[in-house]
Amino acid sequence: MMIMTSMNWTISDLSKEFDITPRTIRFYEDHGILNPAREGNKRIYVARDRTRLKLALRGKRLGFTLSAIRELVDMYEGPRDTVPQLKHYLSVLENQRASLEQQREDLEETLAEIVQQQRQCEVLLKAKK
Amino acid sequence: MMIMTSMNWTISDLSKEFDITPRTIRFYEDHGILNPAREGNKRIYVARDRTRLKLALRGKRLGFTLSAIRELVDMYEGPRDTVPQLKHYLSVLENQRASLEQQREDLEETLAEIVQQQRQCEVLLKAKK
DNA sequence: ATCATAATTTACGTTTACGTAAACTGCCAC
DNA sequence: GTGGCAGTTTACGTAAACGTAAATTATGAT
Repeated sequence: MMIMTSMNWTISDLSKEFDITPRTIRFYEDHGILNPAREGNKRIYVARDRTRLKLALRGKRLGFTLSAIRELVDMYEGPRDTVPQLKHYLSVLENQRASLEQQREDLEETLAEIVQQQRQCEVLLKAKK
Repeated sequence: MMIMTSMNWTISDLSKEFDITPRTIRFYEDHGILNPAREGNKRIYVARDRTRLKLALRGKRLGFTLSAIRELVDMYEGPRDTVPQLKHYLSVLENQRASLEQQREDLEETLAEIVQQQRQCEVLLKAKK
């Protein structure tokens, strides 16, 4: 019984889907974010790679550095067998969460200001007519 | 009647308050984000400069580039006298808003995943005890 | 077999956002 | 008047995140 999760992608498949260059994808591999299999010397990407790439790009849009992204995606899959490992993972998660919520505050302040400016503009525009 | 808005800051005041180096503040000046007055050859920052710096740092935390930040803070104060200027400003604002809301989606997805991982961890931890 | 197309490695180039060192000025304390 | 700071300019250095060019290899189509 063949399952869909065995689907494969080539480097240009991914570069088109996510609108990045192959260079970028290979660069991410150089930095341990991706680890595609090889078929001959060509890279073959499976669902896991695609997921990691997706996570990486989302991280980038949030302003994360590549090494931070690497830690993150590694941890998402890493071993959490022992209690110390679990506790360490929990503390890293908590730091991440705090930083992201700071970012969310920044975001919402900025958004609020933008909306306010939009309103002012529209008031001014109506006055000009 | 003296008003508080006439308050001044030195470069090290600001660098301490916002926990950045003077070098960074001067760098922002080189790129038109700040424009402090001079008293002799020393830089004097007034409330407007402080506000711009605050906006700039918030922009940085959101991952904006310095030139993007400059455009933003400039626009916040720029002239919006004519109808074309107003319309242009409105369209820029709308682009900003769209991009920020994309970012908010990313943020909330990531936060949700982190919280979920935290819960899983805590379940595992309790099982280990 | 050949030709185009996609992929590969290697390596140097580029931009952004500062860091860092050097050499100078102004001012206050002693 | 001489330290000793805080501030200044000038200039070169650097890390991150790719871009880009060159030379090579593999694959599918004709």
